[in-house]
Amino acid sequence: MKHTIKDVAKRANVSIATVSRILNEKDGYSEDTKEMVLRVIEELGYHPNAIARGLINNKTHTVGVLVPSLTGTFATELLSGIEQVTHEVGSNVIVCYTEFQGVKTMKYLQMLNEKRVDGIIFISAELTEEYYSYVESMSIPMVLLCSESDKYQVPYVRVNDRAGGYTATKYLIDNGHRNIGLISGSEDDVLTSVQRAEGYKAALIDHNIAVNENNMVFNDDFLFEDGIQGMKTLMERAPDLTAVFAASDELALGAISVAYQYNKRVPEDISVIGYDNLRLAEMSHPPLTSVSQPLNDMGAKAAQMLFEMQESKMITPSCIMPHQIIERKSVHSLKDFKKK
Amino acid sequence: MKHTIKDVAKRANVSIATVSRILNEKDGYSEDTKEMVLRVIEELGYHPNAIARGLINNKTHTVGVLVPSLTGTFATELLSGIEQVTHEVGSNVIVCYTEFQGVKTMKYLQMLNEKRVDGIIFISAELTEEYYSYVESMSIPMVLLCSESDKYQVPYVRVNDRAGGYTATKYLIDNGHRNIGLISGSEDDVLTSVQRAEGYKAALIDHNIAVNENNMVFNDDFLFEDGIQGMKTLMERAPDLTAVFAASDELALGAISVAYQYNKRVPEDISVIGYDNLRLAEMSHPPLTSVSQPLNDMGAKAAQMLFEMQESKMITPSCIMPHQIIERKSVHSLKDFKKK
DNA sequence: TTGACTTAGTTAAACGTTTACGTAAGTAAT
DNA sequence: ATTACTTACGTAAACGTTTAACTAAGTCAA
Repeated sequence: MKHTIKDVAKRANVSIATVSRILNEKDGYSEDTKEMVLRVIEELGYHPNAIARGLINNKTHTVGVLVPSLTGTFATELLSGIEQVTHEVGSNVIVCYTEFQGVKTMKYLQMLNEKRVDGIIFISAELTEEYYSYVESMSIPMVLLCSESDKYQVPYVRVNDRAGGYTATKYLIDNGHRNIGLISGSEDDVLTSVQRAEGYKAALIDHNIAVNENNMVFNDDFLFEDGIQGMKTLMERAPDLTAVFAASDELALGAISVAYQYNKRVPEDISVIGYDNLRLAEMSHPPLTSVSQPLNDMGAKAAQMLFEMQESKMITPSCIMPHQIIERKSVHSLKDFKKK
Repeated sequence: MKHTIKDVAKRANVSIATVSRILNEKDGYSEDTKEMVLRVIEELGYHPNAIARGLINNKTHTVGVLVPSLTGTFATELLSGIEQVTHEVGSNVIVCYTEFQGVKTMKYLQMLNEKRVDGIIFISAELTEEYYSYVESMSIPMVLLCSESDKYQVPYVRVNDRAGGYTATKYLIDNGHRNIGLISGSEDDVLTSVQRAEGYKAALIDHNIAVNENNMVFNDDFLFEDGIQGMKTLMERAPDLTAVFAASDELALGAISVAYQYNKRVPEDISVIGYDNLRLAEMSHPPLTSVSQPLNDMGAKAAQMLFEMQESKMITPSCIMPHQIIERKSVHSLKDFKKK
């Protein structure tokens, strides 16, 4: 039931070379034979074997994406952006859930190597020496998504998290808040969590507000549970906060839920701004004001860069995507009219 | 920099056949040569070319997963279940976001065909004649996930949505509610939306509550926006409801948000139960009581079945996964003590 | 009429594996 | 000493393509 190029050739009374050329739109055949061959292909329902093609062309039209365990929407949006442009150029994506584990990551890299993927996208993970040199030895392009590396010359696409943190905090300040808390992810996560915190501090300083360590809390991760923990300690340590910048939407929702527990109304008693603008931001109560990362576009961009590098064999410049505040109902203005 | 089996053979002073046999753990070589070859492999950093292997073995260790555009968490959980067991058996998954489009789906099927994947998982989509016969002609196993087909003998894994709807509704009844609304997805979605509604009706009838069409609303989809729409019309048509069964968590959150708009407290004035038990259920305010589908397990099961079928060449029995109510805070009991 | 080009093909090697088959050396039994 | 088996390999075909190199026929100009 499965036909090969030979079957087509035999049935059309030509050589397999001719069939191949027709398939690949090279020249060396008449209109007539082309039509004939095409008809036979149609009749047989023949589809070329991508494996055989891959073997000889050294190109598999497949890219690998390494995804650590991210919260649902986040990963899906990035992935669907990647998948979309990958599909447009006629390739496919192999997903690998690394769960932040180094061993798993290396195992996946090996599989991707054996499968001879044309490129690799690393999502949101630190590029270790081990990973880098392995991919380097595969000599295929890679790009980092929601991450970056200063050690290695690997192009990345992300938003400027420091700037994002700054914008979020400034937004709160512009709304009249001066007593602003911070809930962020891990203090070890220099790439993201710490960056956002830096932006927070910078905004305070630029507006002559003292940075108070008591108002800042770091957690294990960016998750809801962390938000709960974080907000609890914040409520103890700094009960007179009027606003908090949560470095992820999940953190923000966690914070809001403990605010309720402490009988504080959001946003009347305490304002909360999130980060990521995931789908759940609009579904929360109150709807969450959040710093939006264009995740879908970022995924798409990363894929584009990958294919660009395949073409050009050169390193594509990195890309900082714009962020944006999506105003909803979780921030209360302490002024009659906003500044600016 | 990229070595082949020939390089290994040459360097170890054996034939490629021997290397191959060692790699595949067949016999026909001495302990000594094995050690030698293994050492050379290590030295060269050789990894077998899966493409070449695929060509001759007619097995690619790759499965395709067709995902319609599902809300983030839903898709991610299924996918990660699938990916996990796929990885365990040494295969990879190619994801295809079909966005519910027939043309795109067919295009993907062709790509998967050309890439000679070993199996296909269809998520949550109706299996049309076209899809079915195409995959049939590829003669590889397929399984349906969160879906089923009565036309074709294709194994599936899903929960019994009718039963799920029944359980949810019964839960409300057991909590003393008799005036219960329904917000579901599309009326055309016979596989899921309608099933849950049927379960709802059955539970009412079994408890001697009249089914009232006014208390039921169908929407375009299972999304937040649909929940808002649905709840609005429900509030108009049936203002004296004390509880509503929303056929998805997003619908439930939409419903809750309009409840707030109408100044109804949840759950004191109106109880809401959701379906899916996505991550956002625990993060909502109030935390959402929901019918849980073991999505991760379902994905894993589907993948297991796929590999089982590859082995056995037979059709594996379908699998109905258990559902379960996860009690949180969005349902209020109207009785002093619960029945049962 | 010849030579130079062009057109429309064919043949066969190559891609990197696996594996059926062949074989030479060693061992065991008679 | 011969036969029969076993062990430890090597040889070469095969998987389904692409493509470089070749060829035969036709066209055109001088």
